[in-house]
Amino acid sequence: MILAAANKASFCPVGILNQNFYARDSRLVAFELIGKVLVFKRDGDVLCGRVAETEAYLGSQDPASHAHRGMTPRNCVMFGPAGFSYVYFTYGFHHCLNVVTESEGVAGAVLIRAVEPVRGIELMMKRRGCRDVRSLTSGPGKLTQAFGITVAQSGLDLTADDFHFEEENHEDLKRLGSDCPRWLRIGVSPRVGIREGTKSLFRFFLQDSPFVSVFPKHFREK
DNA sequence: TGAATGATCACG
DNA sequence: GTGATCATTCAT
Repeated sequence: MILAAANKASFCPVGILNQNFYARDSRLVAFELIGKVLVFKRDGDVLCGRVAETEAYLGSQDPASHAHRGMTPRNCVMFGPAGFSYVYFTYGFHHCLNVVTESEGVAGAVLIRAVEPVRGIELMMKRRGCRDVRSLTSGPGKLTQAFGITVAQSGLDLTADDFHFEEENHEDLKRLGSDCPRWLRIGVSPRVGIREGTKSLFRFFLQDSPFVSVFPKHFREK
């Protein structure tokens, strides 16, 4: 299933995405986050990546969600107000970055699974111990390692100047040598890395992008 | 395909 | 407290 979406702003006119953007259905937020730019500033370093892959997670009705069995100490941020970060540690190795969605009291989040490195690539390479740009941030654990994001960044306001998502600026991207399509081709597929809830098409990704994590074989085109 | 590695949560 | 289970990554 392939959908096309206008690259121009449809909800937030310009700049940093605000709480109203996130306080909606997780699937809609996950879809619209594709193509937006993740910005994380710390210690004078500015890291940017264009979102290439997301997954939506719901509440009690979603067996794959951390919030499936109600509120716990770990997932309580998912029940809070939208537009805050939810970072968790998993498999003893990796951190995963989420954005809280839905209205306050309703659990929901969008997992950021992959971005296209846009700015701060040298620092990302240093942290990842890897020179291949395509491997820097093409996975939820990879991108948090490249950006230096850990559970210390959980529960933060994602409308802040130093940690947010924003509309992509075509002129900035062009100056940095990144591709700037007028239209985004967005693919939809089941979520990956989960045991249940695999029938739901809650994964969204930039079609034809070399910066996505994986491409489910049964959904591969051609 | 499996190993690495540690937090979390449902048990009782 | 205990043990199964991970919204993963990398090397084999």
